[in-house]
Amino acid sequence: MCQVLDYAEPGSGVPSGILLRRQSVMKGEMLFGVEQPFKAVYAVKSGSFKAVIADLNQQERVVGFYLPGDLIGVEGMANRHYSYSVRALEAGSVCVLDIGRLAESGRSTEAIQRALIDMLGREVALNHSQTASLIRQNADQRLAAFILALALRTSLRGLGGDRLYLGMSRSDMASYLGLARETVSRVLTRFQKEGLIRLRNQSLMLLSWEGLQQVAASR
Amino acid sequence: MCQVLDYAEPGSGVPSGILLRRQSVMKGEMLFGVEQPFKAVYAVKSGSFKAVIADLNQQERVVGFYLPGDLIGVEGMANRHYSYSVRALEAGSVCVLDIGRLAESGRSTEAIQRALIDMLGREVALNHSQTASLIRQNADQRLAAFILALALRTSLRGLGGDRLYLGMSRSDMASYLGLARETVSRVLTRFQKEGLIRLRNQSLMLLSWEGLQQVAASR
DNA sequence: AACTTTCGTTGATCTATGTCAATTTATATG
DNA sequence: CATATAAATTGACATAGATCAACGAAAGTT
Repeated sequence: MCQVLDYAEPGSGVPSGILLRRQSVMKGEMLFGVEQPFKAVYAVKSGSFKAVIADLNQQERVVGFYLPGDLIGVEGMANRHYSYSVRALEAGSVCVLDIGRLAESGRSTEAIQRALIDMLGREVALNHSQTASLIRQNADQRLAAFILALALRTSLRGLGGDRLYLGMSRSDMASYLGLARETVSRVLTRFQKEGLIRLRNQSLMLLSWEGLQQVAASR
Repeated sequence: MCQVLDYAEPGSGVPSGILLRRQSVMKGEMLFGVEQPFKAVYAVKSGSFKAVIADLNQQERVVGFYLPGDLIGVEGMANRHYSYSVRALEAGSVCVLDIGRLAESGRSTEAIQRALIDMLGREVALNHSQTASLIRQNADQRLAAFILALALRTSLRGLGGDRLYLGMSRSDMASYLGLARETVSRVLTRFQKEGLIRLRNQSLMLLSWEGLQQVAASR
């Protein structure tokens, strides 16, 4: 999850026969719910989204974030239903790739399948390394790595990588990183005091890419 | 990872053109190394295996275990290279599905691709839930869930699910669960005192399936 | 069998981070 | 704009689990 994925513009590489349509979403709107039957894959055009699941105690747990350029719901295609819910963090828009029926009928083309395999494979590989790192890293490392990953993703999209907008709340970050929201708050303010970042509300400015990398690597 | 997967016996569903061969492995032997080019998928016939990656500090980190019936290396197919190393925990044997060249040439059949997509999709979905749970659970919950998962997997394979053999060391478990090996030791001995399990060396006997489930759910 | 090395257990500390609580700041609503 | 609600910050405190250390038990090696 949370992976940088290129997606096809209408006409560029996506096999014909797939319904492509634009859709606007409001803040807080749900793209799809967990266990819902798979209908479509979504390419984020603008805004940001979070993927959540409910844990054993019905607590909402954030399992990923999506930024412009990311594909949402890919793994639903394999399972026939989505394995988490996705909610918009702010107003935005997505491009709906309506390939549900195609996949169900088994008539998907080679090209789609190959693309799917690639995407899923990358996600599996990424997940392994993420799980492995999250579980053993302390709060500083997790947050530094998180910020760097966000910055990298937005910079890959062309937007200046130094200034980035966190659509998500501290609670969402905390949930995703497996920390208490108070801890997230404390670490971020400390990072600011140490001159690593500048933070006001939802806008984060990267002051020391290198410093953050050092923190992420060892502390 | 660590997932229960059915795999094809020669002739049953696996498209022709795939090389199938049996291979024995010694304890500690490496099936393949991380970054090595993808050559084959392995179906575990007997024995057990661990998947490891090296973290930033060159520390070995266990990211999964494989039991008889599991498929190893699937996600390597998508990436052209394996994303972790796999090592045998004990003597055993695997069935080698030599589909590397097929995948490279792009001539893979629909059937293989569909199977791959299914497997990868399940792995992605599983990984999300595992990551989410591991990160927020305490040592007791992690170990109870781990034991239950192991028992479930072995029982699905027909072997009596109550007695199970842990091929891996406490350190391997600890690494996989994100704990110190001392903590694993302490929790396991406590579980034993509480009558949940009986443990001697590598053999574990499940005394209270229900009790473990309670621990896994909340404590 | 004697030796060496690895693995597991147990105890004593220490520390990172969770929890509880109070306050401030932001966001939404009438 | 005023008020209500939610989010973020900050402090004080509690605790799960890491770390350090010592010892005992397996298991591999000569």
